[in-house]
Amino acid sequence: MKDLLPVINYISRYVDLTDDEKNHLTSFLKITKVKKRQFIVQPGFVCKHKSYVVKGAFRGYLVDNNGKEHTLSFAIEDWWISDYSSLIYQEPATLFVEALEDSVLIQIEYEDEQQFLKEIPKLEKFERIITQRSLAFHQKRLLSNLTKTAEERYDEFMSKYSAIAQRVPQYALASYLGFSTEYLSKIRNGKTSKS
Amino acid sequence: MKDLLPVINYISRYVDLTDDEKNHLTSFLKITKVKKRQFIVQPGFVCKHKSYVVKGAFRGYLVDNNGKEHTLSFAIEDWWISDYSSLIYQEPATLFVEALEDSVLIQIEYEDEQQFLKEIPKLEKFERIITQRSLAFHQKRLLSNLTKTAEERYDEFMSKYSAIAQRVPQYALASYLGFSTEYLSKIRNGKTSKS
DNA sequence: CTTATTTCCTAAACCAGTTCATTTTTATTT
DNA sequence: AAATAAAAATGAACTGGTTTAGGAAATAAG
Repeated sequence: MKDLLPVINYISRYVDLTDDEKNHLTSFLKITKVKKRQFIVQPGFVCKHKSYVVKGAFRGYLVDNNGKEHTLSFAIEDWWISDYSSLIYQEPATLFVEALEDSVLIQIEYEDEQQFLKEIPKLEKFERIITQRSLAFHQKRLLSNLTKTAEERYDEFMSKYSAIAQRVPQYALASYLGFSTEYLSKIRNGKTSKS
Repeated sequence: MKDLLPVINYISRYVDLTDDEKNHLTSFLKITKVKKRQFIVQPGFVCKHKSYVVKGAFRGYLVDNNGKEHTLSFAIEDWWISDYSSLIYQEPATLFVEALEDSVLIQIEYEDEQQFLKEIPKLEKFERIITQRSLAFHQKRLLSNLTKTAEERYDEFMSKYSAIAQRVPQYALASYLGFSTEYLSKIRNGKTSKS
């Protein structure tokens, strides 16, 4: 299936797969199309797959006791998204994962992945490496939240991920960076800068 | 070496190792003793090992441009610590990792680990699993910082990690939870509670 | 056991970012 | 194209947490 190639190519950046391995792996992948505003993960339901974004944009977020939304992650083309905690422990999710645009995904089911990790040990290495990188990323983000002001975090995000910033609603960006939409508005319109 | 058994036992919680594998692995482990206030990682130097705490307590922290300290992680007995980002990318560290007490460590060198990951593929699975769990932990912490007040984060930490709270200085705990020591003092002495 | 250093506490002034309330703009639907 | 809903802007009042500055305890060192 040509449509499933992007995931094979993604994995091939980290480990070398034989043609047989590629074919075997491909048999487990599924293409899914979702419409804007549709959820692929919802609180209370166990997250059954990880999703690679072929086309579109997604947002993973938590709704707190006061009804406020807090964005944990975004994903656009060539990124993965899921409720990671729900997926690895196979526990009910706490996050919503919602399509911000009409999108196309390639999905891997949890059980299938457990199976081919046994069959193709090379994929353990792939999993280890991308998980390590994701962990390093999250540690940096934690430190960034601890050390930087709202405006500094905004500037940092804009310089690193302007492609994402341009595609997601402003309230989603604010809730990712950890402040209110009103404050983001102020930052954007220069009410806080010193010249 | 009997002293190195704790790490073998730790790994054996996640994967089954043969006696040969255990022996081979043991040959790469090194015991290190460090005194209180000693650093095992410093900014500017590439982090060359991950450390398992046999005895003692550690703290990993960043010093920002204003000289303020921000704690990323603690480690007591049966935990691991390092500058993870520096370790996996073999880049200069940004963190200090400092002993809070006289301590004993079992260390694994970066190159040695790369080698035995090739020799014993089972260890890839071990690495994957603990990295996944650490990632899930950091995601939860990130969400906790986004959704909860200082006092709620304090209460949460005390109920989950009172063993750590009792052993680390208060300024270290405050800087982990993301607020000032003065505010921690207020929380502890009930100046903020509603009755 | 005495001195120095590090850690912890207290309180008032302050500020980065929130909340609330309303308006304007931009998308989406009919 | 009009109607409706969703997203962004604006400003004034407010608050959770910081800063500054000091003193009191506790630890470590001579």
